[in-house]
Amino acid sequence: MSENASLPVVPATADAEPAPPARFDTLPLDPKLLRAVADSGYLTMTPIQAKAIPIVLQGCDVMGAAQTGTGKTAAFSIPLLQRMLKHENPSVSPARHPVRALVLAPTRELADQVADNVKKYAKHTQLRSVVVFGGVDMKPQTAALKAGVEVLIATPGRLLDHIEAKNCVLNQVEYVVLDEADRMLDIGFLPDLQRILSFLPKARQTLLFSATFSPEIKRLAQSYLQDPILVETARPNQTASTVEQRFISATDDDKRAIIKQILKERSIRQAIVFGNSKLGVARLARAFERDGLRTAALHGDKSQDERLKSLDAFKRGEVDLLVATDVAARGLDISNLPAVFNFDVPFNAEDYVHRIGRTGRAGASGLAVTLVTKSDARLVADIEKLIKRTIDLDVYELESERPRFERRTRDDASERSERYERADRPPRAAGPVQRAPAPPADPFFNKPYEASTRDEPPAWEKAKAASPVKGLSSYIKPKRQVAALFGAKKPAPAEG
DNA sequence: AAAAAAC
Repeated sequence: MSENASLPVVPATADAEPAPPARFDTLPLDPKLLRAVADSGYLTMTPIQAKAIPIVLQGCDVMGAAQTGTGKTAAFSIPLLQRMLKHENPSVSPARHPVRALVLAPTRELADQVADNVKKYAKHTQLRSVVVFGGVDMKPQTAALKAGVEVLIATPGRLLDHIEAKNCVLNQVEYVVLDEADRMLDIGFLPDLQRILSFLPKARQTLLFSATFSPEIKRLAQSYLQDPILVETARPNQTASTVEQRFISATDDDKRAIIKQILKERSIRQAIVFGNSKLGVARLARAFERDGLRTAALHGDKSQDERLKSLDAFKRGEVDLLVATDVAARGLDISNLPAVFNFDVPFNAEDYVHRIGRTGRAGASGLAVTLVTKSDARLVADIEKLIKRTIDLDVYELESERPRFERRTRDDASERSERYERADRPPRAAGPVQRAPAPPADPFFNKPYEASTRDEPPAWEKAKAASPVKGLSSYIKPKRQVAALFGAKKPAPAEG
């Protein structure tokens, strides 16, 4: 609690405390906004919305922390639009309107999604919004900016391009939002962010939202805020309680087979599989495809066109698996996603919270399975510390030792990497990419979805009953027991 | 150990 001592805090609601959900129409909002909210099908507010919206309406700077999938986008966009409507100056011609609100997001897909939401809530108003991000033609963005826009949603790099090209002027911005604020404030983004903020007026309302805020970032963030109010629901860095989290002991060779077996066992129709590297993700996607699953890959080495196509195909249910890097870890709202797999344990514990937050959204249930190898002990310990929960490491029994694929030979592996080069990085020169014909689809994964009819306990429950597995953390903290569990050669580094 | 974000 000491890290919040200097901030006025709206107290977190205890999980057990039953508060009647407040309706949007009890808020002092313009009928045009209320109509748009009603059009979206929303009646009552989520806890973060109920707490943050009145405070944003008052004009305060806000640091908002709430679990994944609880409607943070609406929590800032609805009150900002309201404030903009209230202070409209109708005497100025629309083309001369300055940008009044700026929303920054860490990935292009997220910026796009936030822009869709802003458009949805602003649709009955005169307020115009536009999204700008890299990897696509600048010209349409430039034209939209020049035509005049009140709300600008952007990723940092492309926004700086537009600023330098004098396509937009930000010296009259009244409202700034950093979505996934802790990411925007980390080392990789901070220089661009500071540059952008240097173009904005000092007197403005600034809003930071994320599901994760480390104490360090909280402190850093305060230097960008004026008299901020901290709005938290439940505990920060918390995973949604509707997500069943499983950690399974695995070897690199077994990981794919384990994922496929769990998908079948639980009749899971769709899942995101996260990997840590772009190359690893590209290869893994092709491997799943060869196994007969309809698979799309999403990572930063793909063209923006391919990225959007992969995500769309997944959202439309045309593919079973989305294999992705952390480009897909944050913010993306994929409705009713039943499961997330961590093929690799993420390097940052925060990213674990965000990755598994793609499932179990808006109160739905979800499954998050993390495959843990002996070299991941340290990372798992970091996750346990962050989410303040101990995690049991389950042993999972595969139906057969190497069910679907042979141990690969050196030739096989090099042939495969060649294919990766051809398929995932099309040559710059013109000419269609030759792809191997898709293997016949696995009939299991292509049948229409039906709710789980499982009455057998899953294999990990059986394995657990057979040989009780202890909490992983109890093995990690004392050094010599790490060696006992994993046969590690070097002791884990001492706790800080 | 990586990823993301501009050309």
